[in-house]
Amino acid sequence: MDQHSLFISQTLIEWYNLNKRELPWRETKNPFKIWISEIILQQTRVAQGYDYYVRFIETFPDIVQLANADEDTILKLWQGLGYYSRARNLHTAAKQVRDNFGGKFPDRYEDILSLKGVGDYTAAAIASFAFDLPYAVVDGNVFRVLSRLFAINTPIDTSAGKRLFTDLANELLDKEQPGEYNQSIMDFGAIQCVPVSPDCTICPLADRCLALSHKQVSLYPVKQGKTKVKERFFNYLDIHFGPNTYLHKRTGNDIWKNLYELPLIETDKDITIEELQNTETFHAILQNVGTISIHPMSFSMKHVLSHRIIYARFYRIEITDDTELKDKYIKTSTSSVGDYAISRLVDRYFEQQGKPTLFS
DNA sequence: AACCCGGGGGC
DNA sequence: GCCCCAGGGTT
Repeated sequence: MDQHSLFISQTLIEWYNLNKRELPWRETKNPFKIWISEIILQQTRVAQGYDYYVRFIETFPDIVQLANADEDTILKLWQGLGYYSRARNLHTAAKQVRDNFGGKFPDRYEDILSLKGVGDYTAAAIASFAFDLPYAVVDGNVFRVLSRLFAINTPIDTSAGKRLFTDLANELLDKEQPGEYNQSIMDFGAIQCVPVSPDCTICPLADRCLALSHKQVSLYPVKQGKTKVKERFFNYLDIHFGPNTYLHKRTGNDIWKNLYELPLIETDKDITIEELQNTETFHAILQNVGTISIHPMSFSMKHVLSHRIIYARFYRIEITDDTELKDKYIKTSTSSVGDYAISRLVDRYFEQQGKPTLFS
C-alpha cells in the first residue's frame, strides 16, 4: 500500500474511533447476529431496522431455531420492513446452514457467499466483522466516499464501476484490522460524507478530496440508471360475513410474495365500482354468496414505492352466505387479521377502516 | 445489462 | 418531488 492509501485508511480509522455509533451488532463477533443485522440493514437505515434486529435476536437466539421456524412467522416478524425476499432468503440460508454446515455458521468467504440472500457486500461484511478476513465492503457509503475522494466518473451501477470500486476498496483495506476499517469507511459515509450537503469544512480528508478541490462534491457518485416508475391499479374486496373477513396468500413472483391480503382484482387502469362489478373476476369471487351489499364509502390510497405507484381502492362488501367463499379463502375474524403478515398498504387500510378518503 | 423487489426519512 | 438507504436475485 502506498503512502497516500495508508494515510486515507488511517485517517478513516482515527475518525471512526472518535465518531462511531454504538450499535448492538458491533458488540459481538457472533456471525449469526452480524448476518441478521446485515440482511436487515440492506437498503434500510439503521433507525428503521434497529427494533427489528432486537426482535429477531430475541425470537430466534440461534440459527437452527430460525431454520426450524415457519416462513409465515418470519414474514410476520419482517412486516413493515419491505423487500420481503430478504426474509424468505433468510429462512432459506438458515436451512442451508442447518443442513449443509451442521448448524455452524460458515467461516470461509466462499461458503458465506453461497448462502441465499448473501451477495458480495454482505459476504465481505460478515467475513471481516466476524472472522477478521481481509475482504473490503462496497456499499452505497463506500461508492460515495471513494468516488468523491478520487473524483471517479465511472457510474457505480455498472459492472465496470462495481469492479473498479471493489478493487480500489481492497487496495485501501487495512489488512491488519479489516473489520475496523470496513466499519470506519461506512460510518464515515453515513455520518460525514453524506449524500446531500456534506459539511466538508470539518472533513479530515478535505485536503485530499479531488471532488472538493474541483467544487464538484455534489456530482458524485455518478449513476447511469434511472429507475422508471410504473403504475398499478388494485381493487381490494373487504368481504364481511358477520365478524369475519377473507384473506388469501399472494403467490407467484410479484410484489409482496407470500404475504396475505384481501381478495384482489388488479386492473390496467383506475375503474369505478360499477365497472368493477362487471368484471369476470368480481363475479368469480362473489358467486353464490347470497345478497351482496356494497358500502357507499370506499377507501382509496396512493401507495408510493421506489419503483411502483399503486393506486388502491378498498370496497367493503356484506354477504349473507359464505359456504363457498370460505373454501376459496382464509376466513378470519377482523380482529385476528393481525396474525397474518400483510403489506403496509393493506395494513394502512385496516388502520383507517371506516374513514372515507380520496387517493391520498 | 436490465429489471424486479418496500418502506421510510430528509430536504 | 426527488434521492437515498450496511443490496441481492432473476431474466
